[in-house]
Amino acid sequence: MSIQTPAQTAAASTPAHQDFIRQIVRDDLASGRHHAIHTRFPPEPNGYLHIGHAKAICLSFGIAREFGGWCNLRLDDTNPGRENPEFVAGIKEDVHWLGFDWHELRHASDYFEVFYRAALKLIGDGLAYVDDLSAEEMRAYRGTLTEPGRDSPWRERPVAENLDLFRRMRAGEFPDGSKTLRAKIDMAAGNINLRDPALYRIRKVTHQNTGDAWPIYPMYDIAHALSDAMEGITHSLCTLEFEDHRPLYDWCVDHVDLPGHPELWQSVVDAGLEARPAKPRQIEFSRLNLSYCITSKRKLAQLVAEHHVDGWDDPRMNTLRGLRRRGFTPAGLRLFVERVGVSKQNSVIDYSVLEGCIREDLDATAPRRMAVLDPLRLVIINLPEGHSETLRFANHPKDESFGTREVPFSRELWIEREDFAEVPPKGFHRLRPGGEVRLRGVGIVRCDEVVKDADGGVVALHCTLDPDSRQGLPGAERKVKGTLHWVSAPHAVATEVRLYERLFNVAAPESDEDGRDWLVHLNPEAKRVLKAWLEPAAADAAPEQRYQFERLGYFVADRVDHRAQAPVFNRIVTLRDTWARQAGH
RNA sequence: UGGGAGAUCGUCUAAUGGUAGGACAACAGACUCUGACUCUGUUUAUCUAGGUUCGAAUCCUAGUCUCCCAGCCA
Repeated sequence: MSIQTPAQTAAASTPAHQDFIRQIVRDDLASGRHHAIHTRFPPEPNGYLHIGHAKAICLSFGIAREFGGWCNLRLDDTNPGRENPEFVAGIKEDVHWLGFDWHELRHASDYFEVFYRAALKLIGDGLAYVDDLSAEEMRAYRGTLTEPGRDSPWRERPVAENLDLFRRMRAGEFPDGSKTLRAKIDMAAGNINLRDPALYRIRKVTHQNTGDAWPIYPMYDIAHALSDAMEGITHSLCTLEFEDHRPLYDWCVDHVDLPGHPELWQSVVDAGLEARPAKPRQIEFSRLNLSYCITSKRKLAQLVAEHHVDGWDDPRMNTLRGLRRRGFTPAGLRLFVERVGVSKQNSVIDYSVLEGCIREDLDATAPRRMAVLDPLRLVIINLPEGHSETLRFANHPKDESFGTREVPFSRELWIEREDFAEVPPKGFHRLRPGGEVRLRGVGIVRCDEVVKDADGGVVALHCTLDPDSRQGLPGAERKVKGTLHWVSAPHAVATEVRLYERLFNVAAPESDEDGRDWLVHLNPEAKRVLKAWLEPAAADAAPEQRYQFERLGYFVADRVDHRAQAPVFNRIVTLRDTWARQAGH
C-alpha cells in the first residue's frame, strides 16, 4: 500500500459524484495520471469581471483548493490595443475580493519568445506556412459551413522560404495585415477551426508589457494552448464555445511538444520563471447566464460609456465591482455558484436564486438596525413632553455573539407610512385607527387619533402606550398581530438611501427577438434616491458595513460616498415579503 | 444540405442497466416582539417513436428540438 499524496487524500475525503469536472479530477488523481491538480483562470484584460466570471473563478480556483493543488491567474494579453493596465488591476482586486488567491500571476506575454520559437519549429516540421492572402481573401478561401475551403496559393511554399519570411515578419519588415502565419492542417475539415487557422498576425502596436519588442502577436489558439502547457496546467477549464477549438488546442500542444524541446522555453527559465511543461487537458462547461442581466463585455462597456450607469462599479451593474458596491457578499456569490452547479447544458438561472443566496448569507452575518424610509410621525400621548430613555436591543435575533446596542426612545417617533392604513385591506396586520400594534422593543400602542392636514393627508398618529406591555414586563406576552420598526424622531440621523432594482425590466435583455435595441429594456426605476432616518447606532458604520434594517431589507454603507456625518446606504436586497406578494404589489 | 455539443420537476442539478433523488421556487401549515429567519408537509420531470433486456433516464435504431462555429477577437 503506497502512501497517499495530499491530493489523493483530498479526493478520497470529498463525497463522490459532484459535478462531471470534479469526477474527472478525482479519477485522474485516483489513477495516478496526475499527482497534483493545476488550473488557471485566464481573463483577457479588456474589461472588468462580471457575474459570469464568478463561476469560472470559483470553479478553477475552487477545484485547485479542494484537491490540494494550485491555480494561476493568467492575463491573456495577446492582443495589444484592446487591453489595458486599469483592467489588470481591477481583475486582481476582484479575484481577491471573491476570496481567492493565485499560485502565480502570469501573462501570456511571458511566453512570447516561446510561441515564436514554437512557430519556427512548426514551420520547420512543415506544419505551418506564411500566407500573403488578405483578410478578405482568406475569408473567401475558407469556404462556408457547408462547403469546404480551398488551399491558399501560398500553402506549398518551401520550408526555407517560410522560415525566412516569418523571421522577417518578426523583424518588422512587413506592414500590418500583409502576411500571416497559418497552421497547415486541412482546408476541407468540417471543423472550420482546422481550415489552416491563423497562428500569428502582424500588428505594430505597443504592448502594455513588452512595449515595441514585437511587431507580430500570436492568436488565441496557439497562445492559450502553449501557455497552459508551459504552466503545467492539468485541467484547463473553459466554456462551451471552445469545444470546437479543442482539436486545435491538442494539435498545438502535441505538435510543438514543449516537454520534449527545452530549447523552445529557455527564455522562460532565463527569466527566472518556474517552467515544468506538461500536456494539459481542456474541459468545457456551460457558462453562467442570469436572467435580467447582460454579460457581454461590449454592452457592459457601452452602459458605462453612454452614462446609462454611473461607472463600472455602479450598484446596478452585474460586474463584480458593481455587485460589491451594491453590497453583495463574496460568500453569497460563492454559495450561488455552488448552488447553480456545473454541467454542459445551456441554462439561464433565475435572478431570484442569486438574491436568495445573498439573503441567506446576510441573514446570518448582518447585524440588525432600524431605519425608516418613508416617515410618518407617531406621538405617544401618555408619555410626558420631552420624555427620553435608552433601550437595549440585541444586534441579532438568533446569535448572541453579535452583542447588544443602545437605542434611544422618546415621545415622538417615525414609523413607516405604509405601516398605517386608515382603511386597511383584508389581512392587514399593521396599525389602523383604534387598532393595536407592537413597537419593536417598546410595547403595545393603540392608535387613538389620526391627525390630518387641510387636504386630508395623514400627518401624525396619536397613540397610547400600554404601560403594562413594556418589554420585560409580564404584560409584554400579550399577542398582537403586528410589530413595527421605528426611529426616535429627535434622535434620528438623516441619511441618503439608494434603492436599487434590476437594471433591465425584461428577463432576457440580450435577446433581440423583437428586433429592438437592448437599451430600450433599461429600467428607469432601477435607482431611486431617498432621504431617510436612521437610529444613531447605524450612522457611524464603516464603509461596506452591512446591516439588516428590520422589516425593510439588507443595506450597505456605500463604499465610496458614505460618511459618519453624512451616511449613504445602498439597498442590497429586500427581505422576502410574503405580505406584498399576497397583497398583489 | 458541414462539424461540434446538449435535451430529466417551474428553474438548476443527480442517478454511470436495478426504488427517478437533491437544491431553489411555488403552495399549505406551524412558530414568531422582523408578514424576516426557522420548522413541517404538498404538488410537479426522464424530447418522440420503436427495439434489446427479468429490468432502460442510462444500451441500440430512427426522428424532433435547442445551442456553438465561417475574426488576422478571446
